[in-house]
Amino acid sequence: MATKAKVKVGNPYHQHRERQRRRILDAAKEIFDERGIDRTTMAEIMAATGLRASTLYEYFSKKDDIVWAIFSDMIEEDSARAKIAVEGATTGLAKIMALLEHMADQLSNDSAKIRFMAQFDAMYARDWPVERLLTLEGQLNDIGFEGFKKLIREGIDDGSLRRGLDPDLTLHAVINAVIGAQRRLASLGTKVELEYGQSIDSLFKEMIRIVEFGLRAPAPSNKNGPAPRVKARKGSKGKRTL
Amino acid sequence: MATKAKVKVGNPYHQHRERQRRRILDAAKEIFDERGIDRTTMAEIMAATGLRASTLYEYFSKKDDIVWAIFSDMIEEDSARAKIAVEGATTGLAKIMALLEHMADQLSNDSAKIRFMAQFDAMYARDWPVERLLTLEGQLNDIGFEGFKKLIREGIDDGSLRRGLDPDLTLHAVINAVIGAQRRLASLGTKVELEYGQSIDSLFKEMIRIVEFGLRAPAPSNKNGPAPRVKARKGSKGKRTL
DNA sequence: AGTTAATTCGTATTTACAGTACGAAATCGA
DNA sequence: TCGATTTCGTACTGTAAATACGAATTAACT
Repeated sequence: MATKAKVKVGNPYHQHRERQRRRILDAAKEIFDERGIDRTTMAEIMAATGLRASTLYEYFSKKDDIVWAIFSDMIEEDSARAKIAVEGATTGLAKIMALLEHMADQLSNDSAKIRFMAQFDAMYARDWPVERLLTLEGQLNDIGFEGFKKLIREGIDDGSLRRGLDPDLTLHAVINAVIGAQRRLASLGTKVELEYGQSIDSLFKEMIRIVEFGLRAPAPSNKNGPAPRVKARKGSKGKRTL
Repeated sequence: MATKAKVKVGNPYHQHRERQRRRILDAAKEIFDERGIDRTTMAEIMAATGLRASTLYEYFSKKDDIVWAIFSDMIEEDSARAKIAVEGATTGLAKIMALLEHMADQLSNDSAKIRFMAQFDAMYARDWPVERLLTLEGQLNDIGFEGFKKLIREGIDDGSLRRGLDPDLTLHAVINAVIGAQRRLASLGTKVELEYGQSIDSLFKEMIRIVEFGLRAPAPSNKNGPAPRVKARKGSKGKRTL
């Protein structure tokens, strides 16, 4: 750790440093995807960037730092996109569906990123500070969980969403499931297609469709009628068997 | 030594070897879960088993071999259970739901296993021979994919399942999604609960419920109010016979 | 008992990789 | 040009994987 010193933002040197940092991150990202995070050696990253060990370590003092940096960048980058994707929609169901569509897009067009996330989750989740957990979900902060839940409540009231949904539970359950499915498909990649004869894209979209049907209220035809007001079955909080 | 069994050629020694193998595998499994597969060192496994490196390497010539052995064992062990779980049910929907319930059980009672699978997927998926891909899904071989699909088709015909489902697509989409969700929940573990205030169990079950609603045919035109809430819990008798 | 075969121990060694140290050389801005 | 900054080259430390092999131990069989 020679002189990390004070390099003021906007300085020529600082700019250069930023570019180098990006080069390293980009190269690493690619190698991680090809060989797997854990099997990637620093030597490979050095070769790919043309930097010497000593130089590389000026930027990242350990391999994990590179991994975390890539992860952070991805989160940030995605945050904006997710918000935009959801912006148009107005109802609760529509917003959720917009988000899911967005995730389908990611899966098709940015599968490397999803693969990375899958690896990251499995390997680093245990080290997470709890605040990071939300990842994609946390990215909705603009709309916010609360906003989302409110929309679900409205959706239930206006009859577009099934009665008996617990907004809190539903929201997390759906998003978690979809992220899980997305990452699994990305990880298994081509193998799924070979084995199932189904494209990743259509598998994911089918799942989305099923979820939509699962959330949507049964029949629009049905005019009110008190209909069993099913008490949202509160999740058995805190009482699990693990 | 309880069972001396038939004294066959090389048997006594072989038995001992088997026991040792298990000891190693069990110890490794535990450490993998505590520290993560990639961060676990051979030295730790040696300490836990009380074996020397030279001895350990007599059994597994590299760390990856241990990982693969654990994976294979799990698959095999689970195979039987999954089949049993599904046996009772008769209809397509019921069988699917039985399978999903089974997975909920796994998640509650065998979360370490699921966590391991999650890590394995993310880290080793790239090395899989394609035949291994199916894992859980392949375990249904007794019923068979084909059998499953047939049941779905029947379900559609007799009106218990939504029209317009493509059996092939639906089956894979659902199972894949549920596995993905299951593994994600297992990986994130307690953090989910802290952050969301929802138990893993209820999140997973809620997802299952949504899937069920997504697959089920819309409530029959009778005016009984929307979608009777049927829990697929036990035998899901009566109501949706088909 | 004693012989034999399988197993384990001890210990030493090789290889690979992570990460550090530091001065010389190159680069850049002024 | 000077001075700040980055990179290079190289040599070094430390840790862990994996192998080698003879000695010691244990179990099985007469």
